[in-house]
Amino acid sequence: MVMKSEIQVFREYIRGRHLRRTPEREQILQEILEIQGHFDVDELHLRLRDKGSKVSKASIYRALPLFIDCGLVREVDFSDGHWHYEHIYGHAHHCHLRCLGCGEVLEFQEPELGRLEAHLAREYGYRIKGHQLQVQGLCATCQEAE
Amino acid sequence: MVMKSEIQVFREYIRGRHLRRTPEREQILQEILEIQGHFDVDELHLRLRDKGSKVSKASIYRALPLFIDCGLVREVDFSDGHWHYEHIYGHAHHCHLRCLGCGEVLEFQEPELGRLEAHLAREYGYRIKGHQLQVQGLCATCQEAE
DNA sequence: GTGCTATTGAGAATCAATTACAATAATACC
DNA sequence: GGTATTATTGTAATTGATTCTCAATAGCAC
Ligand SMILES: [Mn+2]
Ligand SMILES: [Mn+2]
Ligand SMILES: [Zn+2]
Ligand SMILES: [Zn+2]
Repeated sequence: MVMKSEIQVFREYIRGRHLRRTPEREQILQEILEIQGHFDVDELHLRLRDKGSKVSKASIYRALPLFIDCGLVREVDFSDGHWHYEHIYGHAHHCHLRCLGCGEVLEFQEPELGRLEAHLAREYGYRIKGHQLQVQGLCATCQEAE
Repeated sequence: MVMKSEIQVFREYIRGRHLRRTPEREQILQEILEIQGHFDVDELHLRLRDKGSKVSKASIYRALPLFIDCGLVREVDFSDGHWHYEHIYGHAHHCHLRCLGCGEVLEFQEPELGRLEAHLAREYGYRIKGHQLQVQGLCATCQEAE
C-alpha cells in the first residue's frame, strides 16, 4: 500500500477539522519538506523569505502545531533556548546524539526503548504516548580541541 | 569512605575558583537540600521568601549554574516553557515518566542506557557526557478521565 | 455572489532568563 | 584590626522566543 503524500495528509487533516487551506500554510509545509535535517523557526522564516515568500513568523508559529498534530513534524529539544523541529512523516523514529562542542547532531535507533515503554506501561499503569532520548558528548574533533 | 556533605562540596568548589562564600548562596543551597523532588526557580524563590529570606531571583538564577557545575543539582527538562531542577548529589541517575494529563512525574532506572552510551562512544568516536530520557503518557486516573 | 468566520500580518504583550549598574561585602594582604 | 581589591548583591532594564490582539482579508458552504 502506497503512503499518502504529506500534502495529502495535511489537506485531509485541514478538511476534517473545518480549517482552511491557505497558500501560507502550504508554502510553509513545502519548505519544510525541502529541508533535510533539523530546523528552527528563524531558519524556516529566512528560507521562505529568500524564496520571495511574505509569510510572517506568526503564521509559522501558528502552522507548526498543525503539522505536529497531523504527524508530519515533531519538536526536537536541544535544550538551547528554543525549539527545533524535524520532518518525521515516513521517517523511522530515532534519537539524537549531540556534540556539546560544535553542535553536530547524529541520529541513531534504539530498539530497546520499545520494550522499555511496554515495561513502564505494565509497571505503572500508564498509557505511553512517546519518549525522547538525547545523548550529549564530544565528537572526535572537539575532543582534540580541548 | 564517607561522602562529603553538599555544603562541603560547595565550599570547596567556591574556594577552588576564588569565588566567594555568601549567605545568599548558602541559603539557596540549604533550601534546595530541603526540597524533595523537582523544583523550579519560582518555587524556590517563594520558599525562601516564606522563610523570611530576602534573596532575589537574580541571585537564584546566578547560583544555580554553580550548583550544577559542582555536581549538586541538575536541570530537568519537562518541555513546559521553563527549567526545572533537582538535587542529585548522592542520588542514583534516573529517568522520568510524566503524565501529560496531571503532570505527575515518576522516576525509574534504565541500566541499558549505560551500555548504549558505551556503544555510541565506540561507534561514533564520541566521549559521552550524559543523556536524558523522558517518557510521556497518561496515568491510570487520567486515562479514565479521557 | 453572500455570509460566516478562520486566517493573516503587524505590532504589542508575555514571560523566563540575562544583564547593567551602583552599592555592598567577602577575601587577601598588611 | 585595617585597607585594597573585586566578587556579589538587588533593582530595574533588557533580551529573545513565543503568544496574543486586532483590524483587514479571504476560504468555503450555501
Ligand atoms: Mn532527527
Ligand atoms: Mn527526578
Ligand atoms: Zn564536535
Ligand atoms: Zn495523570
